Amino acid sequence: MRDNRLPLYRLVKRQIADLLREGRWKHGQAIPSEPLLARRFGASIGTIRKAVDELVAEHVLVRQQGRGTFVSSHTKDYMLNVFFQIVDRDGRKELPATRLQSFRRARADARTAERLGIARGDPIFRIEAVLTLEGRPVIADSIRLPAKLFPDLTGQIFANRDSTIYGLLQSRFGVTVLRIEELLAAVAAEARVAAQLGLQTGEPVLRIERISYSYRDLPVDTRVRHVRTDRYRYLSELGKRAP
Amino acid sequence: MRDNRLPLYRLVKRQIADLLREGRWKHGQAIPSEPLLARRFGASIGTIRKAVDELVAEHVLVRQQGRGTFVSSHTKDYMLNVFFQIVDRDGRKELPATRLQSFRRARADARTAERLGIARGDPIFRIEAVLTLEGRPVIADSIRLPAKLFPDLTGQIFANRDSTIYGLLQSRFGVTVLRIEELLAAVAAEARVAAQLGLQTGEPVLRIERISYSYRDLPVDTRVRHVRTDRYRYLSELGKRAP
DNA sequence: TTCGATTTGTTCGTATGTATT
DNA sequence: TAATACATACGAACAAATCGA
Repeated sequence: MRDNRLPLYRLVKRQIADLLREGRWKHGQAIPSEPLLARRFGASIGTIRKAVDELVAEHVLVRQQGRGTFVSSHTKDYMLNVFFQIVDRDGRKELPATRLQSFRRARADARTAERLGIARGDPIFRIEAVLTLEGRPVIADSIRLPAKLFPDLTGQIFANRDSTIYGLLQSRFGVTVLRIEELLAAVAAEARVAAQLGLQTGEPVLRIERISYSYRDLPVDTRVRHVRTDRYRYLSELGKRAP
Repeated sequence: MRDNRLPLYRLVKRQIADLLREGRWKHGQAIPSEPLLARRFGASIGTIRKAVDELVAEHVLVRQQGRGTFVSSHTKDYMLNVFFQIVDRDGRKELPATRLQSFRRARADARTAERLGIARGDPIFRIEAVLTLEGRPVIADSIRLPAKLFPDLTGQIFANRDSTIYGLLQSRFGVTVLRIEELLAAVAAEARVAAQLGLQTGEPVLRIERISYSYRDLPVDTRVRHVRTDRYRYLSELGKRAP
């Protein structure tokens, strides 16, 4: 009798995650109620709840008592709280404004290909942008997206979005970023970055190499980000805050 | 009728956390079994499990099927996985070796006092140390501990410990670090730090300001850490990895 | 405004499986 | 092997929030 070494609630969880990845349930929408899910998956409500609990802990779903359970949306608030770690010296967060510098198609070099899990030479988008906080340039981004995931993305669409980048990728292409890995280093600013950030060449800047992932560890974007940290800091929280 | 606006499982959770903070149950030890806790707190096993679930998610407790539920110990493995974020360029972690440079009593300046939640002039310990990875100096630490929490700590004890710093604070003084906040910036190395790390003055280094917290957000230590990031990186993981 | 239907949140209880000692 | 401990799964009842009639 189902001795697959995988508990039923994990099986249910995986099936829900698969439906989400396939786009059967879209972000912002409510998924079926717990009694309905219980019947659909042939499990008790308690088991459904345990599966959903884990997806909620991973920010994949959001519960609201009395309303339902919803597929997470990358609202600005969500981005600010989960994925944006640049704060002022007192630890306060503020949403940055984006200044798009260039948007063009290109082909993946070996390094980018490896990070995005694609083949060298596969088409990508290369985006350069400067983010400002309180009017000052603080962050210089060099972003690479695998073109395959984002058909007919254009600079127009990118520039005219009214949400964050990840919000755009989710609402227009159904790709949801769930997890990010960043490697940080202190480096001397190269001429181009220095110019973008209004620094002298050689001044220390924080260089961040990011890879973002969607369901099943699918890479979504990789970027190299340079941050001037004279007025701002990178906030890292380790361990877990008690709810 | 207990209509306190606080669910029973939260109440149980808080009571367990209080017992831990008071040192009634010590690290490494097993807490009572779930049926015993259920009787002690007058709740069902399911409710106990929900309370313990949250404490496990916060790394306060660790469950082991067939054995029991234990108070977390700051083993080296635990430290490496949860609180140590310096990795090589491929993302691999290694435990550093410590070279103690100085250990002395001092009084808190305004900045330190604020961070540690004590009064200016209160006694503290000031510790300087260099951490090496693969024999090379990589991290220069300047640590401040509130003396009140750690009576009769000496340089001898500190130097002769056979665990990590947080392991020592836990095993000898019963103080458990649960959560850390770090603010990162890229700065030019000052002469002293440069000498410690074998760099030229002015080379870019990663400066990390840390505050660590125990139960109920009690500050445990604050430190300023400088890291040379030519061979190593700071790893930051945002969002949650699926179990 | 009120009421009822719907949905998630909390709590209880029981039975069985699996790992450890 | 037997006892103990946590893990999984089921079911039931009521509370609290939401929403539309």
